[in-house]
Amino acid sequence: MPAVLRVALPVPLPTLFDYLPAASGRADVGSRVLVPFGKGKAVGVVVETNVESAVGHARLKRVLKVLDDGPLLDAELMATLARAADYWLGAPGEAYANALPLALREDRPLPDLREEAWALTAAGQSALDAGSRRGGSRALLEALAPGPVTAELLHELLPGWRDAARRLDEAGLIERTGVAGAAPLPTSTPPELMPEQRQAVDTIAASLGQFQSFLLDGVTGSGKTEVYLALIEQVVAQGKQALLLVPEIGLAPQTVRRVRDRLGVAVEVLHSNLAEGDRARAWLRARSGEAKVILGTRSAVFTPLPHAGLIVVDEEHDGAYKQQEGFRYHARDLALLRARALDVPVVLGSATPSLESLANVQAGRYRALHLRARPGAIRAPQVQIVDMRAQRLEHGLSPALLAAVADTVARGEQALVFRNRRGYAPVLLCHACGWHAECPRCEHPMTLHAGRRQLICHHCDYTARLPAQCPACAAPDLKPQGQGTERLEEALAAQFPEVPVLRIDRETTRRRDAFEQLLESLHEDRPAILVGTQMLAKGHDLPNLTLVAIVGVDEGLHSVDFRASERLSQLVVQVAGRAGRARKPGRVLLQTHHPDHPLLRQLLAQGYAAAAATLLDERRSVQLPPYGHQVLLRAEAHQREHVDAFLVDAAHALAGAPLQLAGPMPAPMPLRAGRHRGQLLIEAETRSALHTALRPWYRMLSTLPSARRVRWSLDVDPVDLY
DNA sequence: AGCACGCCGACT
DNA sequence: GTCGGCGTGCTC
Repeated sequence: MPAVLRVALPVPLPTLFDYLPAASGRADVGSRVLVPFGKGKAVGVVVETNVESAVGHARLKRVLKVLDDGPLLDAELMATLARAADYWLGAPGEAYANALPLALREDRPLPDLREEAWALTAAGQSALDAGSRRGGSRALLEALAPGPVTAELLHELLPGWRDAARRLDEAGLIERTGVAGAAPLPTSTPPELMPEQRQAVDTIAASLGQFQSFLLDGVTGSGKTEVYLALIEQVVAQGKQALLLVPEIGLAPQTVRRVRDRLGVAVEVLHSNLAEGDRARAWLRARSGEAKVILGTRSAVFTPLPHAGLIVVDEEHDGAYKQQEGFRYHARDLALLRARALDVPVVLGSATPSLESLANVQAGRYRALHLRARPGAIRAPQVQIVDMRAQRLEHGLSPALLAAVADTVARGEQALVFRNRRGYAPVLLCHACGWHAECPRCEHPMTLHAGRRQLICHHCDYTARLPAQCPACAAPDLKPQGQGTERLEEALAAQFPEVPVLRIDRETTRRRDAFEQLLESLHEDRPAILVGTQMLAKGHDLPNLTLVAIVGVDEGLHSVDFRASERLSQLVVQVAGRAGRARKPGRVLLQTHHPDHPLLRQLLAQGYAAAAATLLDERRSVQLPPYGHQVLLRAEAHQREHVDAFLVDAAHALAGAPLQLAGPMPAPMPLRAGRHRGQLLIEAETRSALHTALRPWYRMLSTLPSARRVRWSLDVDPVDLY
């Protein structure tokens, strides 16, 4: 009986595929193989050798080619990926595919990692000795005499050397080689650490070489980054690697500069905007151990770390760590899995830790470290509530708020008005007959975008032209209701004609580096008013910003989403943290119709930690994550009936399992590009019940007759991994 | 996910 | 007459 190979292929099916071994070349676990698949070919990863196949040998096809001599994915990554696919109930093939950069999922040799350089051949050496060449060629031969020289250096030494290089290369006198890139020299020195920072560094450093999770809880500007850098410095000094995850690319450039300047080691940056070739090279340099520090977003959690020393997840509460399509993993939790497999400490940092992490601290699974002191000794700004009930509002802005903005710009400082709604107005209403613009696909109210003269459904992206009159009664009396960032921008520009008003949301920052440029212009010491969505909440330094006005958080107080209160609290604290970061004191206003709401009261009076503790208690009492356990079964298809049929089938199939459907089944909703999505919320009282029930059920789902017509996935809410 | 097959509408 | 729309089924 031939030894069969089990291969993971990048397909969203809960199946692995069996193949007969290649005619030549032995494949190990973790090696890539090229296999026939369907009518074409595919690159897969060997997950098992010598397996007993359930498929008849007559039907088994043969591996076409073994692409790697040894494993490309090491044993740790293979094991962690298998665990992750199992934990998040993902298609195993997709999990392995996620780990490999796209450029490495092709039938091509691995890219050369070395820097381009040129060297003399034996023939070249004799030609140099004989002095047989003249001019540029001779100069190039002489330049290469001491040893290989990089192309970069040749550009400086001999401008126009390429012509000579081409001639000498053709004559066989020189050859292209590569040299390892040289590490840059550190250009900045570490600052003196504050006592709390010092203590955090020492505590974590004492765990180097073993697995331990830490929650580094520090307010904005308390110097978390310095703690990371000090730790990474120690790790690198031991010859080990550090992985630093950040929620988004926007934050990476300033961090990467800081890390490079400080450490003077090879730092690789990985994010989704990177060209595939660059991404593959960075990944491979991490695999070779050449890269000492790997800094990246969500997907960088799959980087191989043969000499791992430390993993850091910055802003661990950030939702960007959750992958929303394909293999639905959570990078923060995957980082924990990897740290455990690699036997290294993992540090989760945040000013507003997720309730999951706080629960893990309470359970004794994470050690909490606190940073309170703000270096530079500027006190965190106090948040003041502006009661907007019975106030005369100017486009949704209260007199108190406008007065504060006026004061700020009069002092030559900058103000930020934060509103979590894009567009001009969330509703367009006919004042004559009560008609309002509704999306024909989802029956959601459509948002008015005045600049584009369009109505856009923020739910499914359906767009329509802005009607000049009411489509129902033909009255020319259409009134925008409510305020989006676009309308606030207009209102503020009208109120403060002499001050530049900048709007920052998805619409104005579409263009690459438009965001960077906008922020750059704000570094100048001039008055300005910013209007923006949560893009502005993330850790950008705005030294001249002294007033933050938060408008319209009221929706978040009454949302049905059980995470809404948590996110609202984090948002308020993070946005407030933008005020008064440098030498000037900051002021924060929160405008609301519910000044007595208990969450707001507690958040403002006692701070995030107290509010989070209350929210956590509430979740515990009603068994919501991180205490109860939930899975969302999502189905998507072009036809609404297909989504319905699948969900009904799934609900029937579920009837025998030790799980409950939570609540009635909502009707499938239209989605962008004319697709419909429906979902089923499944709950269990314990995690083990959920998982033991779901694993076999997951395979069964794919066998349902209706499963073929929809794209479905299970969204496992990150709970705990113990 | 890709990809092929297959069955009905509007064009050279 | 065929090009091509997407609905359906399959991949060791």
